[in-house]
Amino acid sequence: MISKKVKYAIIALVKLAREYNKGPILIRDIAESEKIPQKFLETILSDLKHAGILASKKGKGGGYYLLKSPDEVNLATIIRLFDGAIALLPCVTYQYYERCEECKDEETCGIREVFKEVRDETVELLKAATLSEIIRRESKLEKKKR
Amino acid sequence: MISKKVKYAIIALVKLAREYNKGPILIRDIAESEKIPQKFLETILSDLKHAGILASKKGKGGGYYLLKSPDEVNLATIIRLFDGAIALLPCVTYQYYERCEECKDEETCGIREVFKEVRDETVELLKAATLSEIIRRESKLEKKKR
DNA sequence: AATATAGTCTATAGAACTAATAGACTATAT
DNA sequence: ATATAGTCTATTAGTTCTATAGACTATATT
Repeated sequence: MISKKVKYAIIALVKLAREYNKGPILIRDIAESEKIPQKFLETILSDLKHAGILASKKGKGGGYYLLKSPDEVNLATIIRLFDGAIALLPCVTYQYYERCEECKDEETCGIREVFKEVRDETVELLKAATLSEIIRRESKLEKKKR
Repeated sequence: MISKKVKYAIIALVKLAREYNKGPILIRDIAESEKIPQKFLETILSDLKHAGILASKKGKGGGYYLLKSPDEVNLATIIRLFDGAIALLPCVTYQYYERCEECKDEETCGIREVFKEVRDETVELLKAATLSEIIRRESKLEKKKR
């Protein structure tokens, strides 16, 4: 399971992507419209800013806005930023690699091979899931519903 | 990430699968050969017994052994047993479904659709990963290494 | 310059979960 | 009878997750 932090981050980012190039949006507005605890959202948006994904403006007319374009931001990046590795085993991660203590031979470990495949598939799907792509899917689903 | 419980469970099950139909194996032997804390392993094996995957025999010559055949036991089952849902979002699980409070319309949620695809791919791969399959892969990797 | 607006930073805290251990108890083979 | 081996209940230390409080800093506007 992804953490609430990631879930809130994605929801906020999709919201900001919908308002891309329309100027800064208040934390309060995002919190209210997306039903996210405001104080919690503050730390999340701050993290996204430090990661170079968002930017902010203080004072009247301020708020947060997307620094990167919506098709540059994907879910693999967001999950890694808050929750760390995407893989299900530490010995199968790119960026957070850790050897299993109880492992006899990593090279010939059948368990590892399975989890490597899972990671590859998952990362591929999550990388393809950019903010633009999510919005595109939403419109499609809405059309379908009518 | 899967929990240590799942990791230990898989390792123990693969060990028992290698010794399938060779009679019961001591908790102590599994703990030692696989470097798993014995007391912790006890609770894990007990859970696997209650789930109908293992059986045990008490007294001298006792121990644990596979009740199901190694090609009937797959990693999706084991992960669900100990860690719960495989999906990354509660609104995308089969058995542990929970609606997102902040969700406006589940039917048209683009985020949900992405995570549904991830779940489908993951479950498919994990279901194919039976104990037999893992052992088969190990032999292949060993041959390749030589 | 004053003031309201709005993001920033540091600290903290309760709840839940994880990993592991202790120890008394029960069942079985010989 | 006795040694062997699994069973059950409780507990604990540590960590992570989710969220909140409150003081502080920067900016736009008048």
